[in-house]
Amino acid sequence: MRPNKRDELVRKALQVFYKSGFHATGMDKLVVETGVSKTSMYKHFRTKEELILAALRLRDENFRNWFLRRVQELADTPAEQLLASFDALGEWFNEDGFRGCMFIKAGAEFQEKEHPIHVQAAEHKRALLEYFTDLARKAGARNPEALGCQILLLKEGAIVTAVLLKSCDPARDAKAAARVLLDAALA
Amino acid sequence: MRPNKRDELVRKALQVFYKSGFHATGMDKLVVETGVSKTSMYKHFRTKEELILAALRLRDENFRNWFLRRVQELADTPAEQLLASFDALGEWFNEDGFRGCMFIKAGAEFQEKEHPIHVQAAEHKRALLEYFTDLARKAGARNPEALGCQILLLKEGAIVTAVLLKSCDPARDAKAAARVLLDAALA
DNA sequence: GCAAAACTTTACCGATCAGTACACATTAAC
DNA sequence: GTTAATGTGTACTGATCGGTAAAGTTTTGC
Repeated sequence: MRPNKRDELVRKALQVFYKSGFHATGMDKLVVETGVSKTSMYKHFRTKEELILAALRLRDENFRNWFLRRVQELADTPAEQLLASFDALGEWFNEDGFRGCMFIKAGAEFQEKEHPIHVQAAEHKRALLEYFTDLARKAGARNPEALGCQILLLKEGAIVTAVLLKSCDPARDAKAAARVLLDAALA
Repeated sequence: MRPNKRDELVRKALQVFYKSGFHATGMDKLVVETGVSKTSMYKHFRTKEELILAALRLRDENFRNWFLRRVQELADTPAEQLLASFDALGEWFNEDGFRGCMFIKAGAEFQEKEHPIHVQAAEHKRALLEYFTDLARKAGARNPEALGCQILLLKEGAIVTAVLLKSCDPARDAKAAARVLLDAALA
């Protein structure tokens, strides 16, 4: 039960869940995709739910690492970073394999508020809310909690719209909106 | 094969799909819930997909009817109606059975862009985008397409956030953001 | 080298999946 | 009243669901 083997399984499962959904992806399919036997899979993860939770943890780590780093590369000051967030999102939307936000989808497929998967999806969003609120505070916004939440609303809305309406450019419109909100919060 | 019987089946299926999801809801469960036999169910709907599409059509009709009417009740001028949209959303979020947006969930479970269910979910969002754009135009916004899209982003973001983060009040923050954006678009 | 632990495969479990064959019941036409 | 069309319930199909028992193979510690 080498730990790197487990990581490899989680990585592959993440890909398949992201592309095909949670309920629609059976353990048999994952077994075929990973090339491992079913028994081995269940040695590493006691249930499918445990595997999904592990995949979500990895996704949270990957996405936040990428996003925060990318935003830092794109801008220096907190105010500029708030706006640059939407440039980073725009890059993500244009990636080949873009299929929306894994945590929105997880929350949609596991809707009971107490469900561990739903809870973990909520934690991801809460972490991003804190990130935005922190930037808003450092930028000197009058009400950083409100501005942080509004930036989050724009981000989530942009993701959903990027998935469902290919015709418009949500990252651009969201960035323009964020600029207006930011200016108003600093004035 | 009375047509009203079919409507009743769609209505019930809509409830179950909304509460439990699409893949997670089997036809057997729907048969039990509706009290009709499986054969009858498949006389009305040739496949599960056809039933889902019918449920989504009903949901689109119900939601748009309710939303547009409620907004009209809450405000008179187009500008005020844009803002009142978020009061209507807030009422929806506080309803007992609130489980998020059925079309976001449908788009999340059926991700292939050409899939009929995905297409139908996208059409719902497009209709709402047109509604907001229309209001923005009537309100005299400088760039009604951009403002309409931004209002839509706030709405979708508010829905997602209402599902995943119970602690904050997305309808309030979204309305405040919409007011700032509206003022900026009219100035 | 030897034994225990770790890991694997094969074959299977009962439950449920979407969908159907077929016989039985009901209605309507005349 | 008979016939034909329509609707219904029972019982089933093969496939797949999440998960497991048991036996074989490889690795590890000493």
